[in-house]
Amino acid sequence: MTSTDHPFGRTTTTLDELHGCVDVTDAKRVLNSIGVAKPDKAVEGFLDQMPTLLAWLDEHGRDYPWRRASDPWQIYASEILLQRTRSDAVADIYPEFFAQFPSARCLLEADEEDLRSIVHPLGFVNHRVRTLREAAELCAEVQDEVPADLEALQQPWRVGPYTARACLLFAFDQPMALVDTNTARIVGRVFDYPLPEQPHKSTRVQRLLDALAPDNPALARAFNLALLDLGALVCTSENPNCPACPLAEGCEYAQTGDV
DNA sequence: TTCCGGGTTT
DNA sequence: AAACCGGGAA
Repeated sequence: MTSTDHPFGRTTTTLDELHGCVDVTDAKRVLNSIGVAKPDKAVEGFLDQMPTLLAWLDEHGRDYPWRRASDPWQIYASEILLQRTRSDAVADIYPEFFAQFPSARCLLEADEEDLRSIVHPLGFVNHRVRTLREAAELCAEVQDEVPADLEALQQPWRVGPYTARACLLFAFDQPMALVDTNTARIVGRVFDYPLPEQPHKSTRVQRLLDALAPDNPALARAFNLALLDLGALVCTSENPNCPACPLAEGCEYAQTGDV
């Protein structure tokens, strides 16, 4: 639980420590296989910037309530709410949602219309209600426990790789990388990596980020949150604010001005 | 692999 | 009106 005492995990580290918990070799291999120029220099440069990235999180990271949650069900449910939706919209309904449905059992016993109306502002209402209720049934069958295992989570719980991994990372302190449009866009720009149409389904992007994510629970938490927030606040899809970016020094996009 | 789902924000 | 967003289904 120590890594969740601070919502951002651990935001201080050293280059030495990072070299011991980042799979530099595999990251270079992935970049090499896709034809990125100077993969060695690119990965070392990224590693050099990682302490700065984590320090940036400490100063600018967003303090959302789900980042302070420790209950696995609440973390799982939050991730369902966050799928394809802006975080601020989730923050708006978060207090009411968990006042009404603090546990899987409460959600099951609640009136479905209440659930629908609370989730309504987020969109994807049918999908979210179905997912939450079916997962809540599974959860209630086993004393409100959420499985701490990727395979056990994905198909049965009606979530994909992103949400399953987010549960393991944020609820069970298992170090791993999250691939969404934000994290993919960042590595795409930093490494001048030509992203596929649906980056979140690319095994190569997943492998690259997995290699780069520190193999340490508190650092992995900070690493992922830093990329998520950087993608939302600085490295935005439109008009990125490169001068304010902690990764700019080692970033192809920031250096060349465009991709 | 492609297609679609659904609100809100811009 | 168009952009924004993961995952299941076609």
